[in-house]
Amino acid sequence: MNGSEGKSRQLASFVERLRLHTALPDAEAEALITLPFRLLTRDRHSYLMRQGDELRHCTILLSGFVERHRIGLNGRKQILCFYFPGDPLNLENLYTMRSDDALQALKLSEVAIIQCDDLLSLMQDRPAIMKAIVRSLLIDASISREWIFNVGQRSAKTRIAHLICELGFRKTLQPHHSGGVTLPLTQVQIAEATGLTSVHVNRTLKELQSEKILSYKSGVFTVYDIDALAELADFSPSYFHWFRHNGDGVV
Amino acid sequence: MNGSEGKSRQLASFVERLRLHTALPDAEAEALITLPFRLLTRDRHSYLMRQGDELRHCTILLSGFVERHRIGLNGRKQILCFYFPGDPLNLENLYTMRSDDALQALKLSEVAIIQCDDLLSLMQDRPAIMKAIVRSLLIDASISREWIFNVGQRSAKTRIAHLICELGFRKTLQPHHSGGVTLPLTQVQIAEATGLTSVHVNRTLKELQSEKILSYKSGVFTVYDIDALAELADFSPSYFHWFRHNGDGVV
DNA sequence: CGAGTTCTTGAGCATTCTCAAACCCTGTGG
DNA sequence: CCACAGGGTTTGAGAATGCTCAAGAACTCG
Repeated sequence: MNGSEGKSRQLASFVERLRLHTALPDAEAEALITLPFRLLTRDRHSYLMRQGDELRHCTILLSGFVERHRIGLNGRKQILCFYFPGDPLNLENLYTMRSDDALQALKLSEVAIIQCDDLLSLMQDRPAIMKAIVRSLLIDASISREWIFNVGQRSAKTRIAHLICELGFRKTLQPHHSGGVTLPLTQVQIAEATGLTSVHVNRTLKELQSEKILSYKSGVFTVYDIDALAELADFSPSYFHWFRHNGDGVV
Repeated sequence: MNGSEGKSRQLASFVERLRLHTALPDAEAEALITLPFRLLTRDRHSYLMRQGDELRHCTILLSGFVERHRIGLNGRKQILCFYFPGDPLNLENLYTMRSDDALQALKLSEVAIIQCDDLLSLMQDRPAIMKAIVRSLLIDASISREWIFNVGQRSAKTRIAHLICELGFRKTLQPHHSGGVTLPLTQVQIAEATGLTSVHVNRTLKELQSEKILSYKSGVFTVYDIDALAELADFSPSYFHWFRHNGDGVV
């Protein structure tokens, strides 16, 4: 627990993230940015939360990359969600619920730990903040439903393409984003997120490569033909409910 | 649009539903029950919301049974959620977001239409109500994630068993519930919810019957061996985050 | 009784999985 | 700087789960 008191404006990325879907006056933004928090750094593979934990705080991802997953009694693992910097990781702990899922860092990540009560009282006092947080929850739910659709209805190739589109699109909207989609994902993780086997992911990725749509090399995707990918992926980013769309492209 | 002004205490089922997961003082409960609403009755198969709609109100299911689904560009349909009486159907419209999903009645259903602003101001004024609504959203999200897991990781038999367990369990917690799980579901709908083919659902159901675990006859499930079913289904109801569990049984 | 669902069954097929082994990176320690 | 360890990727062969298509039977509702 290598914590340190946060004083700087590192929560700005959180506000940026909320402003993708909800208008926030500067006063509200400032109130969020100046929330007291504790900074925590976690290595790749380390857990931020485990199944069954009952955390007493909320967590905002400041840098890095995090997955949410659930492992069943059968031992099978399903990745349920990925988080980018600025995303709140565990709003479910606003009201301390026992967690069904685990949160695990996919690379070196920094998070801000904030007190639930601090955030809750902001929500209670300022309607715009309640709106932003509630919409955040609603959008996460919409993304979850898209994942249900993805694993339930799409073929392996479409499914993988859709995942890449989603992550690429979200990455594109990060502050300081510069072209080129780099995602620290192994094929095993793609498999766990799509409900496929890593063997089959490998073969499908290979197919996409031979079709000159993208290439994959140790976590780095290079998308040659974004339109073909989005078309194939059945991807339309409306389910994010964001203001800033760059049309259908992911770059 | 056969509306009528609601005066009675029909929203009591909504409060009951919230109280499954969040303690609500009587004052708050009363405030919710006396919300003004408009009553609407919809036939089987009719839509309460369509993909792309932007509803300006929130809806509580009072009686009947409703599904949420999404149909992709490819024309494939995935059921994403089922709703029982007392469940709020479209909290995402609290802040009027364009819908990605459709809501469709599976049998004759009554809903209460309430004004978003009425509910929002209750949330703003009364922390317990904000808590109840937010927890409701969080629990729906948890259920969605269980569905991702279900469709992504479980075999056909387990998947179907899990769905039956979930619905049976939720039905059990309905007020005025009397033994015997009756769900107005066709095999096609089970297929659409589990990401399987109706043909395959039929064969799998048949298997479950021959194993003396349950029987299915025009929408009526009779569960012979609930323990075997829950065991097979990999089902544990913790993801509902409800106070009242009847252990592991579904009855 | 008739029309429209819904269910059932068969046969053949496709997609995806399992198992197993080899290969190839990348970072680490000697 | 090399060797090794360990994770990650690639390949093959065979098997299984679940799909498609198609048609007939059985309900249900008006």
